[in-house]
Amino acid sequence: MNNEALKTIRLYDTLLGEKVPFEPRDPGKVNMYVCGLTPSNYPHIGHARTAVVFDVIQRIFLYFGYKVNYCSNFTDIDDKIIAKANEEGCSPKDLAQKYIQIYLESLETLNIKPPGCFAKVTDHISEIIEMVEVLISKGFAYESGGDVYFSVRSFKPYGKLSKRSIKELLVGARIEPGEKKRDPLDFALWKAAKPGEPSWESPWGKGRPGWHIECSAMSLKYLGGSFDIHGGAQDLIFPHHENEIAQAEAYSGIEPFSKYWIHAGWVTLNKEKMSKSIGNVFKLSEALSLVHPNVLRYFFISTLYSSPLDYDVKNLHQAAKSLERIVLTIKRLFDYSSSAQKVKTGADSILEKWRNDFDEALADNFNTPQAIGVIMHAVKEINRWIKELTLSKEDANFWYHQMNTWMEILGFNEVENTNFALFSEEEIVAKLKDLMNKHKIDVDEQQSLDEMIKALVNLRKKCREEKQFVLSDQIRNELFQLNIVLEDTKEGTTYRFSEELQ
RNA sequence: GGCGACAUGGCCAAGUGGUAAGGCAAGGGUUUGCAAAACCCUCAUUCGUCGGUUCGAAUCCGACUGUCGCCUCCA
Repeated sequence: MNNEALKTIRLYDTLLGEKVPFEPRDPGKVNMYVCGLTPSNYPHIGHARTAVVFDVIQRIFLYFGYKVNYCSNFTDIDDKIIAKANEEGCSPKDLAQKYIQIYLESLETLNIKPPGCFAKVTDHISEIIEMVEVLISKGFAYESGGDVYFSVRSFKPYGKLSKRSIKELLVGARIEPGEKKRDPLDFALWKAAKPGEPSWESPWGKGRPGWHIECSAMSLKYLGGSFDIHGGAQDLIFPHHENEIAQAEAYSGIEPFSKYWIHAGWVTLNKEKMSKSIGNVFKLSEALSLVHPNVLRYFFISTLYSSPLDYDVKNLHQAAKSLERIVLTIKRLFDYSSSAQKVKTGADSILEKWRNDFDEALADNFNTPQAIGVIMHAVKEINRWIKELTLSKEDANFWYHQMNTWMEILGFNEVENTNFALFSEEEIVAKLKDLMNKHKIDVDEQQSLDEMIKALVNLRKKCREEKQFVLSDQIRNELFQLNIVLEDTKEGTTYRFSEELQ
């Protein structure tokens, strides 16, 4: 895409509750802030989904020719961090740093283009203090015994994002012991330091920022007033984003704080939301021990970003099989070398249509499942062309690159190298050694995995040549038990790891 | 209790007024020594239930049922 004719993207805005055309504040440029996390534990699969969702959204904007200024954050000081640090016997700073590092590594594993800016709360204390001072001076906030609270009732539009009224919020609201609020709905902008807690000097004495204020302060600092997109997972709508709007609009007097609000659906486990209080969290590392990152990404984006997604091993497996179909077709295109026949497919006009369908899908509220549908459609046609030998070498090469391009737009990393093995390499090697011993093949400790498999494939080949099909089929079946699938072609036997459920 | 979201074939999942994409699974066929992969065919007269609006609804309205969520920390 070129910059002259930027694709119009329609997106679902949580605040309006409807799909609207995206019109950036600055032409051709997207200013996007996505709430990151509190680095106090290992990332779970829900964190991963949100990160992948906004990664894809960023990639779609880039694909359509927009410049993207993407900012995210770490809330690296708060009650949970302090509590966890005491638990682990380290400083809150070290604790946050440790989990930030782990999270950043996860992003890399998942092939997520990191946000251009990753703001940390502890680096923005002065901005936060300045914001709180202004809120007090404008009458939206008040100091109370070293704490500072935002007066929710002073901000009339409160509740506009989460669609609730102050009246209904009052039901069930209460003041926790130790809080010095005037009104149960008020929330802390600044918290006075308790003994032993990390703290910063402020006009109200030593203390630290409350939750919510940091995202308003940092997004305004890096993206300015009325930036384009504020995102996060759905559980942040209330109170986090509601409070952000209140603070930011009260502070700056600029409305809207953010032009569009995008929220990612959460990951459920047995249809129930993963939640710290329930304790049913599924770590990202556990999912990645089961499947390749590309499979996890496929699993995430085969559902619309805003829908709930139920994590289930069976569903992961389905994702793997679907992705494998695409990968095998791409590999087939690469290997394809027929005599240079003329194109009989009318591929040009079809390309035009498919590209258009793909683009329209992504432009319509980032509809990745539909875009995948377009790719699947291409997969089917391409396989038929290959079968019917109606593709020239050049065409095969062309489609090979087109398929790869599409997959890259969706953020897959070297999709051809996606590993569908279900066992670790050590496990497979150990089991292959057993097999080789069983079939009286010499095991060389220096042998690679590939060489070991080929040794068994060669034995099977010999059996087949001698028409000993019982034995040759047995070897094939034994390899199949290790998720190694053999395919006999005219050029010989190939193998691949496939996620076949036994 | 208050508020809200969702309910599409065995499973996953698009589609938000014009007559049900796609994937996984399954069955039949081509191919194969047999497989695998691939291709062809089959697989929801129907979109939780009951009403209503409309020439026309999975899509709009109402009621009901079910599931989940928010009102407490959460991506």
